[in-house]
Amino acid sequence: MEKKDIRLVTLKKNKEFTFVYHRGKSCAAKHMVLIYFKNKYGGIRTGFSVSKKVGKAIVRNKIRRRMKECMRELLVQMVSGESANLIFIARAPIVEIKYAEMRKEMRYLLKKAGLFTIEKNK
RNA sequence: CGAGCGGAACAAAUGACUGCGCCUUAUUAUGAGGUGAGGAACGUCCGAGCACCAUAGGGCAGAACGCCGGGUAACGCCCGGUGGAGGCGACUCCAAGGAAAGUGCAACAGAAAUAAACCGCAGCAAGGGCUGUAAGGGUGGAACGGUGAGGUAAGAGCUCACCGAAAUCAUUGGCAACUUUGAUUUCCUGUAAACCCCGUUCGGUGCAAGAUUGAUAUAGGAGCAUUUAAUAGCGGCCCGCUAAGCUUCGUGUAAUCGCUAGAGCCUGUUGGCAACUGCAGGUCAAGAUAGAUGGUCAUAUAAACAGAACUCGGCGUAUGAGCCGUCUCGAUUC
RNA sequence: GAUCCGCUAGCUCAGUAGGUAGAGCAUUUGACUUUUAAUCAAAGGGUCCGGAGUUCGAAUCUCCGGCGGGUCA
Repeated sequence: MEKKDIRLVTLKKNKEFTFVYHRGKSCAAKHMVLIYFKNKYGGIRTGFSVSKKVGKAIVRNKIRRRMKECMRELLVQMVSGESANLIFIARAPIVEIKYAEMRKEMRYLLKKAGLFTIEKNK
């Protein structure tokens, strides 16, 4: 089947983050911001950033886990050929919203960035 | 029934699908099985283990602690007592050595704040004044203890009686702090959570400690020295010890170990008022490294505070619903 | 992980051996001016981050918290 390479690969090094921050393009929504940098190889790699403004340790942890889960679900439906580095940055009001809304918004952001197409999935 | 006081314990569970870390196993990129945050993981306020620096040395400085006895690996923690403070009470709280080693401070008020004399009282002089006095007045948180009598020129622990306080000695009880009673002496402001004195304790740095392996570089700038100086270990200072090149800026900084079985937890029991402890039996797979527990449901309903990063013992703080007691006070009824 | 500092009027800050809490700006009122600004004069405004303790008395000393910020690796 095509369900082969859908493991979530995360950005780890501080260098990688700063690189994307400097070179990448951004698009924003109410509850989060996406910064993306398209490259030739390496597949889709994602980083998540939740600052201290959002909440205490346990709150930040929960939000990051939810965002990871969202990405995992969306990764299946995405264009397979593309490869890019993404960073999702959580904003303060993200604490209020539910999981479904979060996924909706994430899909909107990816579509905006041109990494997500519904036609392909159909 | 109302208002309190004290105490202990819990911190959702199970199942399904789907994901993540680690371990085991089969087989070679996946499958199967197991397992996976807290009572505070938090704050980082103390005490240790462990590691390295001289297996930690001498002195000064500095810091912490401070009733007594016990517990503990240790503690600034805990338990039991003593004394004091608060509460009708159950009970709670207390950094609780020394003010008679010395220094400082005590605003305003008041004559005067640690030393005395403003008004007053008495004697002498008699216009101011000099001497004695600490009864009375007023101020203040505090004015050489309080009341009464004697005494005196007027007064005063000057003397006596009673009361109060402190110290010393003896004595009752207690391991002790302390306490009971008696005698003697004294009556002295408070503050040490002001400096300080006395006693006790403390070497420094912290798992990013440190060890091993490998790679890269031994590029470059600056400083000091080559023989008793400087620098570093040693980050308060001096002595002392060690090192033959060292320090600093800059660049670069991977993997493995350390890394989880420990002063562990539970049950019974010995000793003890208790903290705790001896013995016996049982039991214990979180170990990540941008950092693992999420998502969707079901069980009527899931809710508080909150997320491990070397590990323990305390303390402090946050917080949900309920429970217990020969407990206390008040009201009512029998 | 370790360590240090701050919190005082609406804002920015003073306030040391503990004794009535102050300055500048801002605000309000009045004067000057045709009016405003500037200037001058006056006034109001403080649980001294919170709670305990020591003391006759605490912004100040001690302890325990809260919030904010810095430094080192």
